[in-house]
Amino acid sequence: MQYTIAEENYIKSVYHLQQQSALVATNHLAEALQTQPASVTDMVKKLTNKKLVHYERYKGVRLNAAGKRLALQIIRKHRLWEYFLVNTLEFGWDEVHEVAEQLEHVSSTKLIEQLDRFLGYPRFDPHGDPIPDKQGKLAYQQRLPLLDQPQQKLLEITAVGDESPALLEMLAHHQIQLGTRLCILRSFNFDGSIEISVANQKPVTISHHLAKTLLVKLIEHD
Amino acid sequence: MQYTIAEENYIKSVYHLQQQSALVATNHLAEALQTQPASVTDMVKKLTNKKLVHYERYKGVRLNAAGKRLALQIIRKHRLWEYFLVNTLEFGWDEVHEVAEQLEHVSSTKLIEQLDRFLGYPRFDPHGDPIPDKQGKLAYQQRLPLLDQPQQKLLEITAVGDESPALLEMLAHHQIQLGTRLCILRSFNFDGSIEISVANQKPVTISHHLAKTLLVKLIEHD
DNA sequence: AATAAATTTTAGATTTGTCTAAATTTTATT
DNA sequence: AATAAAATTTAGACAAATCTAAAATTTATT
Repeated sequence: MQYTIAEENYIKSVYHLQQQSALVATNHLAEALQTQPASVTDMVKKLTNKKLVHYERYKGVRLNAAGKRLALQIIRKHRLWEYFLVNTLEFGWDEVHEVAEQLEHVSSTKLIEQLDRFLGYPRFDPHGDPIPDKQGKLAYQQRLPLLDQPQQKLLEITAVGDESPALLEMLAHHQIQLGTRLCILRSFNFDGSIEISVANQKPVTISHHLAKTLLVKLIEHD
Repeated sequence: MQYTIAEENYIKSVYHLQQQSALVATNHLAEALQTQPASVTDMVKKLTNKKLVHYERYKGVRLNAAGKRLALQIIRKHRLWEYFLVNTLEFGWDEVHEVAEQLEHVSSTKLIEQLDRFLGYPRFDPHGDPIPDKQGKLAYQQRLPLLDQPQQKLLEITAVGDESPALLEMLAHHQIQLGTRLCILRSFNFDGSIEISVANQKPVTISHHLAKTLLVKLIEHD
């Protein structure tokens, strides 16, 4: 069976909203999809008939196994295309989302498998989000806010908390990318900023806001 | 302004059918788009309101300048994606059409320009059809049926008349591709087959049908 | 030129996804 | 526990793209 673009977008939104609350509220979906609550109710009923979600009137909606499988397929396509746009077509981070939103609805198993192969089976997209594999499996890696990490430990940037051009500009300025290693030297109580050393270079100070947006993993020392 | 997928498909079909007859009949469009004549009449009226076609009741439809521009943009996208699928993702010829039909409707100027650049600004798609450039200009090259060509002249395959897996298999067998050079040695009246020498190798005989399907240009001898 | 055949259009319906406004149910507040 | 507020659903409508059946127009044939 094939699903419409609208249906795919609903399934994807339910998946994302489910990460925060097991049951997704009609208003939350409407907000995420930029539509009216009444439209959400209608569509949720259709998705129920198609056996993709479990739904109880006035309670909320959640994906069933088939819905989860579909959501992961769509997310796989979205993130593979984002990786392609950034790494092959040299898009900036901040330019990929809208285009990937369209590409994710192109339906061809061979297309996605060949794209995956061409890209070298990447496991994380340009924002550090995991790319589901063919079976829907997600690679795991820590994504802890840099802000909360201990000093003097070796850390590596694994993901970023938003996709704005402003953040991209900021990171380019500090020469920080996914995979960049750094360590926290000290933190300042005055404004919550922290001093870090990027790739063992001379120390720089970054704002509380930036340190909250960058996500890292702890690297074991040898 | 943005157009719907249905609108784009109509514009593309009108463009192709116009190559054969200046005015496109409702029934021809319906046939090409696998839909009912009544649906065509409805849509043609919409396209008239949107100032993409010129239309007279009971007479037929043709693209105006804006329609032609749009058609060439869509065809550009279609053929660039076909080139990508074959040359980058290693699709077979015969597998690309359906996927390109979907990809051609993805709307992003940057996407197409970067794709074009990545592919090295190809001027012909995998079937030998010209890829319109950014301005909608088409490169020209001869596409004469191999069947009708004089003997002993150096010829080069420029295009193929269909996209079937059967033809692809046939060409692989004879080691013929776009760009392959050959020359006609003689022709047989019995069944209309011809004897050719591919890339100066030992002669082979090909059927009338195949010789009609392959399109060539004449190479000037030095 | 009259009539039959083919083509095309119109009229009215259907499906998908959306909307607004009103009604219902749940949750929060006094 | 009663009532107000918030959330959700229902009812009825609309636009896009399609359909079938009937009417109109053009083209072909006798």
